[in-house]
Amino acid sequence: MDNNGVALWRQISQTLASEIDEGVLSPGDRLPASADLASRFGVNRHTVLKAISHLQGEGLVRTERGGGIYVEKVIPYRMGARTRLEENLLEFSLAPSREILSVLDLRAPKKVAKALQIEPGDPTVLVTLVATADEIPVSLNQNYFPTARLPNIGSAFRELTESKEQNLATRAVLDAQGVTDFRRRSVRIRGRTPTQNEEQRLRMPPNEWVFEVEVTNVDADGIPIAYGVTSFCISRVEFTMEFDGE
Amino acid sequence: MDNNGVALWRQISQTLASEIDEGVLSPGDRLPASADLASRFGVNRHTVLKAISHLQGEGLVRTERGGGIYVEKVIPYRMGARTRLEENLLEFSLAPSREILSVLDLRAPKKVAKALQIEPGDPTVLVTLVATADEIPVSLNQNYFPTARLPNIGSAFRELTESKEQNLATRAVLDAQGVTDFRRRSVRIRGRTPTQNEEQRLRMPPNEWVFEVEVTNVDADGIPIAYGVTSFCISRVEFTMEFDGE
DNA sequence: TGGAATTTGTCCGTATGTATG
DNA sequence: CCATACATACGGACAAATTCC
Repeated sequence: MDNNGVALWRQISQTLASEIDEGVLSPGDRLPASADLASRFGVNRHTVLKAISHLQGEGLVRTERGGGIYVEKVIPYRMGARTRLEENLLEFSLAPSREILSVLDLRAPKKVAKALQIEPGDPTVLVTLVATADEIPVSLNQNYFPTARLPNIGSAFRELTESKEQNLATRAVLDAQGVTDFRRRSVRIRGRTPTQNEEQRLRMPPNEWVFEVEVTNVDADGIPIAYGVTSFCISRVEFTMEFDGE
Repeated sequence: MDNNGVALWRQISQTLASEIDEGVLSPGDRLPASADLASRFGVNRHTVLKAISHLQGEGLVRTERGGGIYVEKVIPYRMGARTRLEENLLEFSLAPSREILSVLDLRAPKKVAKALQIEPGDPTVLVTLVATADEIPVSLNQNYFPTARLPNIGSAFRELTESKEQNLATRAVLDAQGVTDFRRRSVRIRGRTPTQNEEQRLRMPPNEWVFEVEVTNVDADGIPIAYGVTSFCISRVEFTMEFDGE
């Protein structure tokens, strides 16, 4: 069964992991079919599948039903007051795109009202969208905007829904609404299991978790203009922060 | 079976979640036994278990086999250049403690050498410890120190291993080594499945994930003095960042 | 110290409602 | 209308771990 106390599937897993680490296999590359890997290592296909499943747990590869096994692109998401998702993706030379799923007029729930510094029940616009990089869904975003502060935000997003040009959406829409500058005030990151909706929208395996990132954006005067909760498929992204000065 | 298209277990789950949210049930509280909850809601115990299992997925409760069901304490971990884990825990009025598992002399692997700005193979000291809050393990920490920069760091930690006083360990040890001030230079957060070792050390359910946080600490002159990888049980902690000024 | 009681986790099975083709 | 699959809900029994006396 095992050569030296290490199970076969683990040896295979380590071999593939080091090949990814050394660059023999690059992000986005497609691995040989599991049957071919089995013959390469001289083991049963089930043993290869176990190794692959382990690599998937480590976030190194992603399997697509009927499609193949791919080396994961882990997107480094720089956290700062002014970083935007699209800019992060572009810098990593990925093709970003967004699809607006819905634009709803909604009365603010307690949590949203507190973040936006308005009264519970005040009118808000809830925009739900999916962000994608190189055809792979990365995040599911729910953003609340206060209607009183941004009266035309709803129709602006609804117009955008019709057109094909949905890139750099949030920034452009806010710009058109007269908000030329905005930044993050606070960020909260936690982990949880995905909802059924998230599993479908993000096309993620059922046992994988999500990063839930809660962000409040404020304009140049420090007045809240957006409160959003974004779910990231946990294996497709990592967060980085740099602390230059004090 | 269902009242209005919403499953019974989901209704129960939402009821309990709102009771936690409203403070009827406080962090650390023990819930009634599943059998009692079943009779309260007038359902089978299995239905309650499904609701509880869902709440556990959301990180709201934690179950202990034979022990009971407890409302989770999610520790808000403030991310900044100078925040320390112990200070976060104390501020949240938890009793922090650490247990040093091992102190090893090790030649620096490539990744560690790069972070510490030394040559691969240079001597380092690897300190492995578990941080605990209110008896619940929170994180498993692996910290590399460059021996050349901190010649006595190994023996300092080894002495500490014998004694019972292991609180505020890292700061005190570095202070004794002449490093009076240090701060974080960079942080990287990702998610992955736990290793077997982590499952045991952190006493976490097998299907739960971990936050892997990679931190490089530098002294007042910007010279790296520690490179560490910490695994947090994902449901027991959340990360927050505040961006005050620019 | 030790054993009984308590409590969660999991297995067996049965029945029903829902969605799909 | 039927066949199939799946989620929901219930009931009983026991294992495993903790608490209590």
